[in-house]
Amino acid sequence: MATDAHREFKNRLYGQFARIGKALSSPHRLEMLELLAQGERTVDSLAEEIGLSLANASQHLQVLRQAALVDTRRDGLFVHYRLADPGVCDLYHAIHSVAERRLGDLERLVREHFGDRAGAEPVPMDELLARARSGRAVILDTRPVGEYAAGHIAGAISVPVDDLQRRLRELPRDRKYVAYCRGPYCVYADRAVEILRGKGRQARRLLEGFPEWQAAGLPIHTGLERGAIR
Amino acid sequence: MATDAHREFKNRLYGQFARIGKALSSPHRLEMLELLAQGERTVDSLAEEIGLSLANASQHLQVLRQAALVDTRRDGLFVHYRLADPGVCDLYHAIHSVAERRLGDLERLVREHFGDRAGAEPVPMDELLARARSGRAVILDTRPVGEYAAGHIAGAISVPVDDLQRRLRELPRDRKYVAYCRGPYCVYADRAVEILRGKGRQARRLLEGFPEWQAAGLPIHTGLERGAIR
DNA sequence: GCCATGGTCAAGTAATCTATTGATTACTGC
DNA sequence: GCAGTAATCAATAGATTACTTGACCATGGC
Repeated sequence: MATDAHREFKNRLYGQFARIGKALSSPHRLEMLELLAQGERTVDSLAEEIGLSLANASQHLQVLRQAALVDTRRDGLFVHYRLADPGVCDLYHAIHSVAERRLGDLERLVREHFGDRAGAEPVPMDELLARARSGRAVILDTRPVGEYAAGHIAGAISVPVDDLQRRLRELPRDRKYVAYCRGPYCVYADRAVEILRGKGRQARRLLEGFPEWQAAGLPIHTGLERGAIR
Repeated sequence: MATDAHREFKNRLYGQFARIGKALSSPHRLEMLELLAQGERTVDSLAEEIGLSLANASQHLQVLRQAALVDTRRDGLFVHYRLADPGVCDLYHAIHSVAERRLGDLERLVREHFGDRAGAEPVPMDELLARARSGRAVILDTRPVGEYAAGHIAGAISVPVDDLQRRLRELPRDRKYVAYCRGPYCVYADRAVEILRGKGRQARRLLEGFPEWQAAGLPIHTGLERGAIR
């Protein structure tokens, strides 16, 4: 019967799409994707940062791999995982955007945790680009240095938030600072702004994070040396 | 401990995003979203088309509603479900696009079912827009008439694929036809093209479907009368 | 009021998913 | 080859999810 064959096809078709949906259905896996959006990482480092056992992290990563969202590369003892496709970032942002607009619980949660963030006047990406080009702002990458090395906003300097306190002398008082981190829900940049303001600097955070900057096609650099912005 | 509070926040945060992922993790729910992208529908009509029991369909719809992907409206005896936000379409397309690029199984499945579709030279959206504006093509909406009424490509006429055979006399031989349907994986337009070509008409299908046209911001109309394209 | 219809709720079972544990594989350096 | 580390595999118990059934609620027509 033709209709049965057709049903069967649809079941398989939507089954394929559901593979991707299933991969996105676990909080831990979503957190992994966000970390991988900063650059490739080993199983061990993901497990530790998220607070999972090694075996558990490995299994989650394999779910992601079977959904073709991530890829691997072996280097000696280490297996490095990375996002398989820029489209995975789009997917991630599509979820963010629906969640932000439609989930009241999310808004409430963020408000409770961050307080009224609008008071700190976050800088949107296009404004930062303009300010950086004209040399009117120093851009601080507050993520761990490994993530900076894997890719950062062109012209940014690496000041992991944990090092900020003791590296303050490198940051003159007469400049304006914009700190960024992993994304809008990451606290590193907020903490950095707090510290900087406490020490008399003018500082604001980037509204978004590195993955959004990259996805927007704005200038980035890789490696540890500071790349100039253009 | 601050780190514990922070972990707790992250768990809740990603838990919120995972609500959306969970909603996308079932083939049946994805099929529902695709149908809802054509326009609002009742529980019963969704259940019947997908082949689910009424109770089961209702429960799936509630998962979608709790993830804030759909909304409802009651009209007398009927409860109409609709997509809650255009962002849901984006989300859907993001899944499609990753799946198309990365899932070999999907490609294989589609190839087996549709054969080599490239031979039928599907028309991309921008080309159809140009051809329609200059009057060089008749656009046929091959979906059920209810979906046409809920929204269709401006200038298209409604010819549900099941009615096509007996309405052929309405379609003069000296025109060129472009048929479209629910999306790239829907067979209605393919069937229509087959029938039309079998009866000596020049016909091609639109590569995408109505939701993609709408998401692209191209001109649409609602209602049963034929709206002119501009 | 009663009935018919569309839809939801509640309970139960089968299937699936998650996280843990301990064993095993893959590779490096000696 | 052996020891040590990174990661995966295999087996399991506990939690979640999917679907069915039958009861229940909401609305409109009589």
